Amino acid sequence: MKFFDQVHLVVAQIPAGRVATYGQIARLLGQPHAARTVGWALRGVPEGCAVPWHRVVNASGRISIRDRQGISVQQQLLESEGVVFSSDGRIDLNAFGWDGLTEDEMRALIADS
DNA sequence: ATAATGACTGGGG
DNA sequence: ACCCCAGCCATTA
Repeated sequence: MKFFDQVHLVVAQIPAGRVATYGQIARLLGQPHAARTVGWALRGVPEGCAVPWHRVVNASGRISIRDRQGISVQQQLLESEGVVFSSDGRIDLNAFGWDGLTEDEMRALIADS
C-alpha cells in the first residue's frame, strides 16, 4: 500500500467537528517528517470522495491552501461541522484538535488492503 | 536513476 | 507573536 493511501485511510478516521494537522498525520504513519507529503496526498483527492480532506490544517491552526477559492471552501465545510475560526482565521487546536489513534488502532487500520 | 515539487515544521532572530 | 530559512520526503503535475 502506498503512503498516499495510508494518509487517506487515517484522515478518514477524523470525526466531524475535529481537525488534525499534516504533521500529526505523518507522525501517526511513522514518518514524522513527511508532513509536506501528506498535504500532497490530500491535494489530489477527488470532489465526491469520502475522504474528509478539509479536516486537516497546518500546525498553527490555519488553512494551508494557496488560492482564496479553496480556502473559503475548506473553511465553509469546517464551519458547517461546528468548527470555529477566530477573526484572524485561526482554529483553536486545543478545542477542536483530534486526539489521534492509539498504536493498536493504527495497526488494525493498516492491516487490511 | 535524477531532479523538481509542494495544502509542512521547528527553531532562530 | 511574526517572519524567514533550512531540512524533509513520497511522488511524478
